[in-house]
Amino acid sequence: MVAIVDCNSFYCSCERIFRPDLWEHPVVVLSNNDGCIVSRTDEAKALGIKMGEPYFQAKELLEKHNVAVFSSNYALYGDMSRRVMDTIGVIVGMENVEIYSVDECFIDVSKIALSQLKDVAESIRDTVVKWTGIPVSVGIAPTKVLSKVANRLAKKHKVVTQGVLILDTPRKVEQALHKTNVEDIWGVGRKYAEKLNKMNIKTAYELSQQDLQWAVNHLGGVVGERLVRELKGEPCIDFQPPLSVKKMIATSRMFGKPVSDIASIKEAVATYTARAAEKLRRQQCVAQTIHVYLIPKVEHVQGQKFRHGASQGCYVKLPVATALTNELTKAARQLVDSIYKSGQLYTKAGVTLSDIIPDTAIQGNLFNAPTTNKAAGNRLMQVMDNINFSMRKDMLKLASIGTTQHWSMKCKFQSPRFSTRWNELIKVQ
DNA sequence: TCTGGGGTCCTAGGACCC
DNA sequence: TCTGGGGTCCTAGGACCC
Repeated sequence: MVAIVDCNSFYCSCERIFRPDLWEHPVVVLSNNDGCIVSRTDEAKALGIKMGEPYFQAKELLEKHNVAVFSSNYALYGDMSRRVMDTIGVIVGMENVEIYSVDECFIDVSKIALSQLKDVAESIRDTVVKWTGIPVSVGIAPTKVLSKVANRLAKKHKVVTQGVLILDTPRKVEQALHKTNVEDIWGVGRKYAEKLNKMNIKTAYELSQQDLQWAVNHLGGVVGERLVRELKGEPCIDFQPPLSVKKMIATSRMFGKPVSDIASIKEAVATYTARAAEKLRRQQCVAQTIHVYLIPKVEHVQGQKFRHGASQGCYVKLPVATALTNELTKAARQLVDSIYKSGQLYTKAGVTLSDIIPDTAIQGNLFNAPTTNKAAGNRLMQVMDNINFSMRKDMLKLASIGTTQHWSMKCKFQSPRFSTRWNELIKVQ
């Protein structure tokens, strides 16, 4: 059996911890740049505020109902996430926990007796909220996909389930599948949901009754086959080993407002490259390919679904893999030169590092000894990372990042980093 | 005026080999 | 009229996730 623990309205719950005045109050959290609504409390959902809705469109409704609005505060959410996961680790043993995302983890509960599962699930739910202030829901079932089905129903029918649902018999699994639409299944996105509905397959139960060859043909090959098998109760999605290193590292942002001058774009790209290089060094890796892209501004046609402009990008394979910010930045700035079109307005830029390998495995080549100045470069990076980590972000940086950053994001409603900065601690009178 | 960001996995198709 | 077969490697792009 597999359990999944999912934090309820995670970002909103984090914002509420230090704000007792908001405990019964509707709250929403906005995406970067104060663009869209990405987290809502139940009270906010009840007001008809939709997930992913642009802030400027929802603004009137939010103000009318006096909803508390926050910009995203990743320092706070990251720290709270760590506390939640640590708490779960204490209860079930960290070796059984797979952290799936900032607000979710799977737990291998196959060694726990069926009769004990309810107690364990309730203990997780109660301990996490007591130790961290974050409410969670728990779903348990024979496979990962079915545990997500259980979790969703646990959340949806909180009054009945008290946030815990266990599907431990075929009968319970079947009932749960009947109550789940295909678009609510983990692994079925918008495209497949439309396709399935057209084929008159509406519920998870109906999908679970299809045969495997049908799934291969209609749901993207082996991915679809795995999905149907999981719905039938056969585990196909393995637990991931912890601390797996990323195969690609990306940093991208919308600009606060559209930008057309190349100097600002280069500053932004240098900033994102520095951030990506930091992530790369943190997992003790180097990258050989760097990809830079710009998104041009497009006029939004009234009445049509919003779309970004088509990404304009370019990449280069470096002669020698590196994690040094200065080397990566140099390449990134050259890429900007080759993509940039004078006079064009851009709304977003991004940097992606790939061909990632451990930093012990750097291959030199005939013309570039990998050791050239490497030791000195690494020491410099270590000093920068340490100071930036302990003081505050970007205390030390390369000059190419710029000091004014006219292009940087909007985030008007950011809360203090209560749990990670001494000078932002909550004050009690 | 204003529409997020960071990932993974898989497939199809082209280039190339013998 | 007829135009090998089988394999590998790589890339671009689609689909999904939170």
